[in-house]
Amino acid sequence: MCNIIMGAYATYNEVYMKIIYNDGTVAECPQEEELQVIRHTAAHIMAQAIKRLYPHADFGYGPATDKGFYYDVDLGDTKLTDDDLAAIEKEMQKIVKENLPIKSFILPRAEAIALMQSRNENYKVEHIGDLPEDAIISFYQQGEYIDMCKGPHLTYTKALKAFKITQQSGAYWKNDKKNKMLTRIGGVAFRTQEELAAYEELVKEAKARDHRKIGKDMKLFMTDDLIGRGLPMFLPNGYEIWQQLESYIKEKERRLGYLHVLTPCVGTVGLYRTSGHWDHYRENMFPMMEVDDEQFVLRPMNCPHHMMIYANQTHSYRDLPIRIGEIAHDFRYEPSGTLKGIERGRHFCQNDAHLFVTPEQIKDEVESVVNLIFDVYKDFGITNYRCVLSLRDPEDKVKYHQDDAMWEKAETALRDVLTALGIQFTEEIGEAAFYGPKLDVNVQPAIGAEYTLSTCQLDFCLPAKFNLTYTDKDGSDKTPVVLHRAILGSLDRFMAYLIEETKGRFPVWLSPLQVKVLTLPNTDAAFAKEVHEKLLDAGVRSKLDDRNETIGYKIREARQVDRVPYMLIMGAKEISEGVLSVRSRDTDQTTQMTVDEFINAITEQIRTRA
RNA sequence: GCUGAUGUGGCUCAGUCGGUAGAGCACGUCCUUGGUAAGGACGGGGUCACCAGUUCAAAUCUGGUCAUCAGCUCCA
Repeated sequence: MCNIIMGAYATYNEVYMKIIYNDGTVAECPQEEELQVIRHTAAHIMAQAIKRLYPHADFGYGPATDKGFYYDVDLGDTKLTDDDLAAIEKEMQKIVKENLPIKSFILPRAEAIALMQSRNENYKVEHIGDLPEDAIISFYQQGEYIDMCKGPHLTYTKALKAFKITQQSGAYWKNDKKNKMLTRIGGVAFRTQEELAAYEELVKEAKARDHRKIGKDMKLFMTDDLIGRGLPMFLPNGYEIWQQLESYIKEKERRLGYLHVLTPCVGTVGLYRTSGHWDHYRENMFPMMEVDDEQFVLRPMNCPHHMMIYANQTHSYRDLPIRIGEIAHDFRYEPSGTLKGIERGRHFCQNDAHLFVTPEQIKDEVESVVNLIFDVYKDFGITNYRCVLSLRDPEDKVKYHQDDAMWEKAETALRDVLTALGIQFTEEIGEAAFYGPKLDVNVQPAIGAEYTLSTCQLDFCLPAKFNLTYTDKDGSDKTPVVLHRAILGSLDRFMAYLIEETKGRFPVWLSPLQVKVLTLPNTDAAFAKEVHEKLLDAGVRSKLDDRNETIGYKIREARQVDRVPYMLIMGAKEISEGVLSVRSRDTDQTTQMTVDEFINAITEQIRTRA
């Protein structure tokens, strides 16, 4: 194993540093598998501890994960408290201390089943049934504990040096909600205590970065039970950012020929029957409501509205592409357990657009969308993302619109453009929208699972359902192709992303407050007020803090709560010299400049969105 | 939606065996007249998420509801 462990175990027999494979051979652990082996062994040791404390425990799967490990276990009616988890962790430490040798052996299928049955491991027996006939069924044993497992593992329990149980939750057997829910007990494990401590520090930092926490601190948004679950409200500070983002993206889109519209947040059920959403996604929409003789739903997406705008008049091939954009309010009935601040709510605002194009224009338009995505990412300094080409699962006859030729054409078109542009992407089967394949650009939040920021979807399906046409050169009616795309995704989610990336220290152009003018106590505030008003006149979001408080106090608040990019310190010296002392949030340095110099500098920063 | 945990002033949290509710920050008034990350005193502020139940008595015990968090599942 690695050098760190070598050092830490210098007094132990070198055999601790080796791993044992399922055929019984003992060898050095390849560096890249080291953590995997440690964590998998941690799962076994935890299972052993659980079995000692809860002899009726029946184990499912217990793998290593990218941070640690877990084991799914059926404990019957037993519920675990935090104290119980602590007790399990304590028992694990005991097992580690016992320094049990870990040994592997192989059994023929019948004997393997018999062994697991004799130990009341019913899920393992079922697992054996799932294995191919010629599978080698191997076991690992430490002390009284035997687990069916393909390994490899550490050779002694004492080699597990740094671990911690972190959570319990429910998880379905084989991840299928038709199956019984087991208790998933999870933890983290590392090579050394130092690495574990470093990881815990990272977790702490991630929590401090969580947009829900910063959003509350900076008064960006709020929620209230009386408003409803999953319905955050943007406060003045948050709405300032929201408006800046809206102007920013609309400007970009206007230059690319987008036309912006405003459409209502409800539509008739008939609209969604036509689009097919009613059949496919009704259960994810707010329930239908009836007014007079009409049936409505809150809209979960905007494609049908934009389709109707296209259909409002006839179109020639000369008009295409037509690009219809909207910052559109949508409502989705998201499962309660998935709601997360402004990252995922039941109401959100999409930076949506639908591009109506001829088949010949697909390539150029997809290219333009992809370029826009990465142009925007450049502006925001977004570099840590993952591109996914989401394809249909041809076997899934229920979810996807049935038209093999259409899918073939759409998927090939999208793939070709991405390849031609040199975009790195992975392909995922079964991730497409029901009407077409898509490019998703995914990012990782401070806490929780990856989500999609931007998307570009190719649709040969909905235009036909809405009977959309354009007149081609030869005078015949043709069906346009539609590109659905969202660059900032939803403004809500994009803001969540920005909050976590910047830790609330937004670039100047986005900062809710750009300048705070701070007077020293007992100083004439006239000059400060004059500068503050000049800033307001120049379009700068400035606030005057002339309270009778110490300068240290005011600076602390401006830094920690407002996270304001620039502080102007106003004392007797500044008044008498007519000069500004500008303190920067980023450098904590104070520099002297004239009022005009400062206003020119900051307005230039804002204008260029530096 | 599922499993588990949690819910106490605006925020972060204490509250032991069931006996009239606490701190720090924030806020207000006053003192301090000050130069770059916590000067001081006093004060206001809570239906202990909500609804029932047990009890002489419930923040505390029981049941239910709602919400939040972690994970699972889902995400047009």
